[in-house]
Amino acid sequence: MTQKKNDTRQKILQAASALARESGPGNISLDAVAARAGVSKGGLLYHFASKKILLEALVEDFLIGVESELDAAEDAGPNAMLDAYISLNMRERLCRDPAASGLLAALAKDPQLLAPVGRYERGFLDRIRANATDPELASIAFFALHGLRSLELLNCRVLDDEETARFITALRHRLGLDEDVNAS
Amino acid sequence: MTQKKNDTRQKILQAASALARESGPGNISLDAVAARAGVSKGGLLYHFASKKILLEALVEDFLIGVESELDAAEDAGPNAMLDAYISLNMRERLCRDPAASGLLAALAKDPQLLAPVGRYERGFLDRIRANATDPELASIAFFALHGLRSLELLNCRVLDDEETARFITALRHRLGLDEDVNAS
DNA sequence: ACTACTGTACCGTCCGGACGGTATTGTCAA
DNA sequence: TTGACAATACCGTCCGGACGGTACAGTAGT
Repeated sequence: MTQKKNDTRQKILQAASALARESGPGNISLDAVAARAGVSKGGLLYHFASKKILLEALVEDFLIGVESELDAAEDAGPNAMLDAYISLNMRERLCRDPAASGLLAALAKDPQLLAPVGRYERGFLDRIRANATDPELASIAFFALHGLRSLELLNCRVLDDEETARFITALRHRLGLDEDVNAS
Repeated sequence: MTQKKNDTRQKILQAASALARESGPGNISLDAVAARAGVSKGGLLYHFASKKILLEALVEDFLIGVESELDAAEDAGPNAMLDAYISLNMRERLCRDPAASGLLAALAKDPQLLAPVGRYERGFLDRIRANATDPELASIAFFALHGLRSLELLNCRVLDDEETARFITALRHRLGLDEDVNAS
């Protein structure tokens, strides 16, 4: 059944990124991922024919997630893209084990696997800028969010949850995103 | 002599971070690092008794570099810290192979190795804020710089050199760092 | 004589990946 | 409807290679 196959696939992907976060992006072995996902190594290899393919899927999954989020905010008024991007980042932050840790796993193995990320991120930034009332400030916010996340990915909690919330509020305030009630 | 020993040590550290950047943070083997640094494997292990110790040194080296830079800007007037932090980031960006890629190598192996980074970065942020005329905006800039660098580390060139320069100029402008001639 | 290495040989472990097997679930002709 | 077959969704094992680390003998500079 296609549904079951897809479920297992997602379980594996999630297991991989969880492991990447916990034991280090360079330490995810197929055995460990299989065990974590509750499938055998053979089963894992059935879904992803090689480790490289698994890592590529991890990257693709992340990118598609962001893109679909931005798509949903298309034509929803000025700054809607940026707004969506911010709340996406916040949601990812809430659930420990952000999807982005899969990116690090891919990077650890082979930097080339991240080639699509550059293109996509550039596209995200362009879309956010095009939709922003103050593109320059929007860029700053875009990079600030990345910075916040990168420190998160490095496992160093520079800001705690409350400070982060305050920071985001302040950022949104400067962006003029306070009044607009864009349903998230 | 301590001088020569120190030179070799630095050569090894630099080789390790260069390799981390080129072949992926998870792929630096002791053999490869030794070859790149132009020393034998025995020589490498003479300086760093284990891979873990090498990675710890990589992290420490990075942190000390940043800290000494901030120290130099202490008591150099308002916003001097932030200014120093910005130009440090820019310089690191110019030389390909930023020291920060050593952090990724450490992370790939064991997230725990980055424990000191969290403490230090928090300290950096606090010092920058304490010295800034607009602490809130300084925080935003701090994270934006991290975001810029993280995308750089991920090997995705979201902004090219010129765009980055423009971005930094704009950021400095908003921070009111235009007029002050703080010697870098 | 000591420091700072080089070079070689080697060991144990871990990991990616190939492979052979298997149970379950459709699919379709007679 | 049933028997024949095949595709799907796995499991368990095994192997070759890479890697971290050890040991040790030698050596050039100071």
